[in-house]
Amino acid sequence: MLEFAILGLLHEAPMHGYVLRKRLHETLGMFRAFSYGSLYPTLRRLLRAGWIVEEAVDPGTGWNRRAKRVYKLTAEGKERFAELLADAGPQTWDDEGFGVHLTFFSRTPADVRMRILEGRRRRVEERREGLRAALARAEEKIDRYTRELHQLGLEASEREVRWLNELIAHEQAEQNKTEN
Amino acid sequence: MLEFAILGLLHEAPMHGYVLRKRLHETLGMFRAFSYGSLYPTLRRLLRAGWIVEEAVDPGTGWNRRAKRVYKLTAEGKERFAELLADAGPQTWDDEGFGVHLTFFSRTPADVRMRILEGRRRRVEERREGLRAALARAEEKIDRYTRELHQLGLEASEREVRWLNELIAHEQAEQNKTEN
DNA sequence: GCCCATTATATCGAGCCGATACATCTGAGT
DNA sequence: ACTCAGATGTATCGGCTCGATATAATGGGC
Repeated sequence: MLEFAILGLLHEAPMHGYVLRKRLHETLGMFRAFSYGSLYPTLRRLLRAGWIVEEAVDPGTGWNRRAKRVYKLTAEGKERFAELLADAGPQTWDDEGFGVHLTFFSRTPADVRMRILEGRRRRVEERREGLRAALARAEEKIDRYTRELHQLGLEASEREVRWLNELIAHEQAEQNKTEN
Repeated sequence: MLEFAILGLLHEAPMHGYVLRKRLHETLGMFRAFSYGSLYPTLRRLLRAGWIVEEAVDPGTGWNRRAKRVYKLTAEGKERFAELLADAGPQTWDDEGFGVHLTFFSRTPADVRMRILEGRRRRVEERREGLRAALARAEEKIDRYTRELHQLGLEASEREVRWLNELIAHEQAEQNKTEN
């Protein structure tokens, strides 16, 4: 997930790890934290894989100074990102994965967009049904707070399904337009 | 989080790890997965700490058979759970922590309940304001999908704040009743 | 010239997940 | 009685991520 986000953000411009993390928080902060404790190890992993390279390392002036690294996307990194964009696996329809993927949705192929939206809809419908069943089953004996929480969750699920239906309808309309 | 949930569930009855995991999915499955990969290591941790003990290990009949373990809460484990119940730290107002804590809300002291609900409200209000700002700032240039996602998130936040306000008002009413 | 917020890199321990492997037990259909 | 699938049950592995923490240089305001 972090790999995906880093590769996506580096399309804009080469960046310091620090700046990357700030951008990460601006664009994805609503779903994910992405601390330094995951960022720097992931950057090293991407370096090893050849998806990114260090550009213009600034050695600085101090005798024991730490390097300031600027990370830049490689051609292979762009390919890798395209690969990840085209993936519509189960991890793209859970809460975090879906949020992150949607951030790069205008860059993902139309058919993949469709599969992700439909997968997400199935997922949210499952949760909705689970919550409905929980609320129906033993309406009396369940804890007041749990019932309230389930009620909130149920309404949120119902709203999201409607929201997804609208997006899907819009996608289909777009697709028909380009076909004609 | 998992430690908290295990200790809470074991109040009902001693259980196999397997059953524990099923109960975990039934009651908390909406927020958390809690796989075996975290369950068994956590159980060993709780054993080491003395919060739980193995009860009635069934050696079975086979020559190379694996033990079936039944885990039981100790007095220290109950104390530990009470301690965790009384905690209203920041981890109790993020998405996962709040959901889990709410499951045991009828067992948590009224003042702690209040602090958690208020903390959660602050947290959701922050998110709401963040999303409002994101939607206001550069209404034109942001990606269509991102805008839709932010819109959904904003509405969900607004609803949750209202939901929290009602719960908080209810808590206050209860508190006044017991005072008189 | 000083101080402090920001910029910047990095590691550590710990929790959790998904996949996988292995073994046993139960019951439904035949 | 037989068999075989599905439920019960324990366990580990590699990998990702978090939060806390340490360390320094930079830049701007006073």
